[in-house]
Amino acid sequence: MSVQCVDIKFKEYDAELNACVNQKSLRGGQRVQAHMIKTRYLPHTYLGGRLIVLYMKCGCFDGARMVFDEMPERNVVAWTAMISGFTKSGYYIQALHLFLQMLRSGTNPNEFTYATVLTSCTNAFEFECGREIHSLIVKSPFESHIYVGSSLLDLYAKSGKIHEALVVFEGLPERDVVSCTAIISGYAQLGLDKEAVDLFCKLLREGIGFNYVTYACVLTALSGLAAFEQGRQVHGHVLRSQQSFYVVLQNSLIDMYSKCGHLVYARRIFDKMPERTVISWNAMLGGYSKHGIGEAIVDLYNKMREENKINADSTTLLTVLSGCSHGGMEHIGLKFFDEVALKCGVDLGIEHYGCVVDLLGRAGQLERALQFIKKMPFEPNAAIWGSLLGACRAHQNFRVGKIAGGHLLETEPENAGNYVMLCNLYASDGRWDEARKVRQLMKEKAVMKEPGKSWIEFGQTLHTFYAGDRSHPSKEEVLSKVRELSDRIKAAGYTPDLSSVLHDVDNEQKEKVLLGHSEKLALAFGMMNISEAKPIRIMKNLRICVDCHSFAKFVSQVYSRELLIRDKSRFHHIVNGMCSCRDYW
DNA sequence: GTAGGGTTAG
Repeated sequence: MSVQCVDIKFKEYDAELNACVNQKSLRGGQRVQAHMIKTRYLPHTYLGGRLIVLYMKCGCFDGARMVFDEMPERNVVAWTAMISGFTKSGYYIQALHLFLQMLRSGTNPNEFTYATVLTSCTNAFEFECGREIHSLIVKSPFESHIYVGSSLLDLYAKSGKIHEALVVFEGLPERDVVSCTAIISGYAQLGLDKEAVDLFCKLLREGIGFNYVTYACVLTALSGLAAFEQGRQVHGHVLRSQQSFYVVLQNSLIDMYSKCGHLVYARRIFDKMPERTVISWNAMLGGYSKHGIGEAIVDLYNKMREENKINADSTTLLTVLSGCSHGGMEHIGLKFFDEVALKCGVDLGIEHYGCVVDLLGRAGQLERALQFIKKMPFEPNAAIWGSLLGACRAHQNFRVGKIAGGHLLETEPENAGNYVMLCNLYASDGRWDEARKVRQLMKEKAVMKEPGKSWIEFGQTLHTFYAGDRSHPSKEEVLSKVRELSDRIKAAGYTPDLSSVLHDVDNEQKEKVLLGHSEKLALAFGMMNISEAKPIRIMKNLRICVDCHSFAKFVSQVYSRELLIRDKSRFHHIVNGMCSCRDYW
């Protein structure tokens, strides 16, 4: 056979295989492969690479492996196609093993290999391995390659090393939409929402053209901040720039509006969606759950079942369960667990069982909750014991409370909040000796809790207050407004709940500490600045304390103001002295 | 030929 003949055949095979890859036609590819074998056309390294891509794309790992094993010589493309195939299908560890074999075989990785293998490290949480690969990359010229760099900065960001991610980002000779999105997403995923939004704004001013992934990331960050005005502006950008993958963006928008306390906007988007994914349903259900609107959750879940297009996943089940709990529908939630969640074939995690403990706790069935914990197929964690202890305090059950508290302090001895909860349980029954012992234990073992922080949107800006704050420009006016509110609501029956104060000081000092709580500062600021016709919307990083909750209820009643307070786990919608949480959170 | 970033829950 002449050289020319081989060339013509090669071109034909190449074109046919290329078409098969584009159409994802495994059968077509296998026909070409069979023909190549029949005509004894020696498998060319190049065509072998194409076949591997095709097999991998169709999820046929054995086929890809066979081609790979039978190749007379394996070049970097063949290795990379194999590694990439495993990575794209979620088999990260296999991808990493193959990469090691590649190094041992003496084949040098290229920028394609490094980009994909770093993704595998990130997704497999093999951050140390990623760091070692980074040191290999440093010796090659690929560190400043934009694909390798994006993958590398993503690895650092996802392992919590945002500073190192930033060093990689700033070392890139050029920036594009993916590298910029990776760093924004890095901030957002670490909860550094403000930093994510600031960087987004800066890059936007620099003229980077963003796409749907970037907008989804920044909307997540804005959800965290509950920055409604900015969220609305981003929504405008999204509409004007006619982004593709609009479902993903609509999902993010539903979440953003829900978490900003604007459920009506969220539902409007949901209702108009031409197509929905399970995330769309979960986001909308999550909105109702956080707002404690139990009936809406059940209605929406039923609608999802009736449409019969999308199956519930483990998040759906979790959201419905926690929604029933937040929405005061304990019995419906428990029935849902037994009749739906356990039977629908979806794998349940410890969080689902945690919701059941919460539901039983709210229903006052504490002995039953304890038995449930003993029988569940998971080792109980701090969240489970904490939930039970909280319920014991609300229902004044000391027997179960003591058991839950003991386990809680064993599981999570560093969390000061746990000691406070147990201490309060003892104090509410006048068991001062036991309360004092717990307090002593806390001094020895617990670390300082995260400082309380509340914020409120006014004039397109987020105004942030910390507990005992001295940093806000109008701190004096705000503090004197808090005192004014306190005096006025005391006349209507409010008494400060001094048990919420950790410090060992006299009652007068305790009251002073309470008046400095961040949510009271934010509330006073809202009362000073937000027009009476509008509800006051406040965000808090921790759970709202008992005293601030009661304070807010009295303010809503005495001043006829509608308040919407979002704490770490839910919304408290307070109108005329009543809260949507029914005083259980 | 082979490559990088994403949305819900906890």
